[in-house]
Amino acid sequence: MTNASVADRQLAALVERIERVEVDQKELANDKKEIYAEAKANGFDTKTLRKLIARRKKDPEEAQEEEAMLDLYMHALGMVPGPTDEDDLV
Amino acid sequence: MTNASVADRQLAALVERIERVEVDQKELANDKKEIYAEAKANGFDTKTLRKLIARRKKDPEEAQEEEAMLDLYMHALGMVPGPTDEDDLV
Amino acid sequence: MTNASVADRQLAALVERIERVEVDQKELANDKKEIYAEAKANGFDTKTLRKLIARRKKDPEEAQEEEAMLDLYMHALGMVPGPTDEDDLV
Amino acid sequence: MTNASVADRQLAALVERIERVEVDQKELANDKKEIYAEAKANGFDTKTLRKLIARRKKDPEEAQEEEAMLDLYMHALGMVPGPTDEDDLV
DNA sequence: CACTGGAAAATGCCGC
DNA sequence: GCGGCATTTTCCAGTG
Repeated sequence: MTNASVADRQLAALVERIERVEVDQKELANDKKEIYAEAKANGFDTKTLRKLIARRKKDPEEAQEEEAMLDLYMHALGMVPGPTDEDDLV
Repeated sequence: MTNASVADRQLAALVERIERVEVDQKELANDKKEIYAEAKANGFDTKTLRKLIARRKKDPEEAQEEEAMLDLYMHALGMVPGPTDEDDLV
Repeated sequence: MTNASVADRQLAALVERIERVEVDQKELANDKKEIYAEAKANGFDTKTLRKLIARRKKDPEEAQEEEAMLDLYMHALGMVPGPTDEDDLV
Repeated sequence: MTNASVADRQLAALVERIERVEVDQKELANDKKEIYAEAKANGFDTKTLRKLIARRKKDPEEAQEEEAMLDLYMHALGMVPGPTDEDDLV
């Protein structure tokens, strides 16, 4: 029974710690929402802003690879993506 | 009471119809998932594939506007997106 | 080039299939919308109706969840419920 | 150009604030992950633990939802619950 | 016509 | 390493 009690206390502590973190997470989520609201109030387009943030997060070389692959697929379907130079044969 | 009964029947019918549609929706969602799985099994990159599908859906002119605005924001932060001509001062 | 062409055709076929499914999905979404519109026209409160549908969906889920919860706790205690294996009777 | 510059600074500030929040969010996510790892190291089943947390979160929600449901139905029946209007007693 | 809320999709994580 | 699941994010319709 002492054993069980120890586990019980451990469990309770873990649950409490997790829930505390989740409270903080919710607060940060709210903060973020407010900043976006403020941005919008100042005339910025939040959708574009989100894209911008996302792009900044990406490793540039990785981003380029993604672009390249998308171009590849688009070519396969005959969609001209624009400045994808066909003369640069590999 | 007859009135209520009529409404009850109507309600039941509506619920049933909606739920039937939702069943079909779930089936289609599964179908789609399977196609993507098949694509992956054939060596395609599903993430790129999703992007491709999304791009095909977009109105080209609208897509360009989005790009332009993103470029604008990137310039504001000093991120050089590439061929965005700085000499074109407003 | 024949190789590439094969992949290209595969890709085109996949894209087409996916987009076909998405068309169907949109149709179903419209169907659903119409049913709700009809409900509203008949004096039902759609918000309530949506809640009702959600509730009906959740109730079976909850029963299932209780089961899952039980299984989980049994697992946690080292009691394998598994496929109710009658052969394992010690 | 001064105008543009002002907007640029605003944008930069917004981006910075958002990214700062996102850093914090990532830290909290890591904290949470570590707590779960610690739980597992102490012999707890993390899947069960997650379920438990979810359940604790849901239970209060359900009570609230019942209230909301009741309000909705009352609205649907034309009974305004509003600010508990005592004057409406038939 | 902007905003809130809910549905749908995408991403990331965990376990096998 | 992959599939499945949970979470998060994105999108869109309904509403005031």
